[in-house]
Amino acid sequence: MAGQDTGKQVQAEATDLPGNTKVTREDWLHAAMEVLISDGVQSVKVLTIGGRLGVSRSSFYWYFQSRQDLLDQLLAEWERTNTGVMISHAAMPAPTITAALNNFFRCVVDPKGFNHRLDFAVREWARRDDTVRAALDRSDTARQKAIAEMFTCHGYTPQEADIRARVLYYQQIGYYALELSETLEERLSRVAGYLYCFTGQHPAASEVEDFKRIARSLAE
Amino acid sequence: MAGQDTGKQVQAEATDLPGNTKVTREDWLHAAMEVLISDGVQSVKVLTIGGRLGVSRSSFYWYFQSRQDLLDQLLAEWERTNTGVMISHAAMPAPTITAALNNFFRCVVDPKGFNHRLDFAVREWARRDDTVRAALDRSDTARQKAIAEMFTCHGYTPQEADIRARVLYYQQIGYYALELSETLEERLSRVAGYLYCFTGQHPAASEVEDFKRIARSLAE
DNA sequence: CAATCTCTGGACATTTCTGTCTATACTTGG
DNA sequence: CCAAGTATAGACAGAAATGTCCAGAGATTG
Repeated sequence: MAGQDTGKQVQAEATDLPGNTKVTREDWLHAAMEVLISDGVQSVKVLTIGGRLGVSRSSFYWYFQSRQDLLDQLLAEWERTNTGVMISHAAMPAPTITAALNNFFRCVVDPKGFNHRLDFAVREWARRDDTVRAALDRSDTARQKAIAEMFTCHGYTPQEADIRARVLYYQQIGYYALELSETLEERLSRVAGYLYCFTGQHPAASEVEDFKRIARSLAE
Repeated sequence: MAGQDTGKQVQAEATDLPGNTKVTREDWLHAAMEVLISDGVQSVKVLTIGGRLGVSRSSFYWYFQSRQDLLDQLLAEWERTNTGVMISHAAMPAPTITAALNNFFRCVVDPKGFNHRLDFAVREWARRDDTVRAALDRSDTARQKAIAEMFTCHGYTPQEADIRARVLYYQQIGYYALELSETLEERLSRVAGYLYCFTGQHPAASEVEDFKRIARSLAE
């Protein structure tokens, strides 16, 4: 799993592109994103990605000004997607705080929702780049604020909402920082307990079951 | 802060070493650890560290077999220190669960205790190295188990202790993953709220004050 | 069909690493 | 004081990256 470059050439042969074109700008971006997620920024290298696409580096310099240009695009893509998904899920209307939390959890469990591997690749990147650091701080603040509002909407005082938002958001980030090799069922077995700790209230059994059902369907 | 190599030569001129020696094996290890913490494994380079110590790479190959040899030492050092500190603090005897949590928090607040920057450098490293991944999994399991025992010792059921240990440990890791630029006082202002969320019980005012006092003294 | 526009390949120059080898300076022990 | 051992410098070879330049292949268009 760790950095195995089998030199696999994954060019999209099927989609016949116009002219002499072998790969598109989007192919480069997509391949670079995959490397960023699995191996980190320091491994996002023009030579390596070109090899993976089965195309020479000249193609890259046609579509992008420099490696830094590519990295800027990747950061923008992260900012556009990951933070947006989490905030919209936290803001979904719900009858109870437990139902609201279920909405929130759905985006972190859904493989097509919040991409935690990308999030950590960006966090690592931010430790060595001040521009990335600033963007990440903005996102973290916005996400945490959205979660706090979720609690205040269900009757928590601003002070308690702030604390509970911190406990919940930090806990989710921490969970993914550990990269546990847990099955979905193991994780789901703890849902009722988590909901109790996060809200301070015992959740209704029906709400817990609803969430388990949705989580299983999202995982396919 | 990010990767500024001013070529600062920090050799220990004062301690006159025996013979022709300019730097020791420990100097290399210490400088390498600093680079690992601030810039990650991929930046632990013989040439760079040699420059920082003001000595040629030949010195390195006198003390170490290879770069990998050095990395093995760094991992062993992390395993020996970081996990040990956290487990011993979780196991400290305490009259109440709040007091026990205060003991635990002390090791993560103390700059000489748990080194969270090192911990994240190792987490990042683990994503690209299976040996490191295995060592990290062992440590995470051991730490979490120690925290769960802290809860069971104060009357929580094994099930609830397991959940609360997960919420607490993941939350701490998540807190440091964010690398917030928070002052100690901001952080301490939330201690009472955190203790309530983590234990499900309102802490005594005296215990909260005790902890604040100790935390301030640890920060010097 | 010829000109043009797009995209790609391959050659160069440069930088930054790793690891090896040899010479040599500097202590210490006999 | 001379020999032996220790630690270091510097030269060399080779790998891996970035970025530049130029020639040319292939469609498209007038």
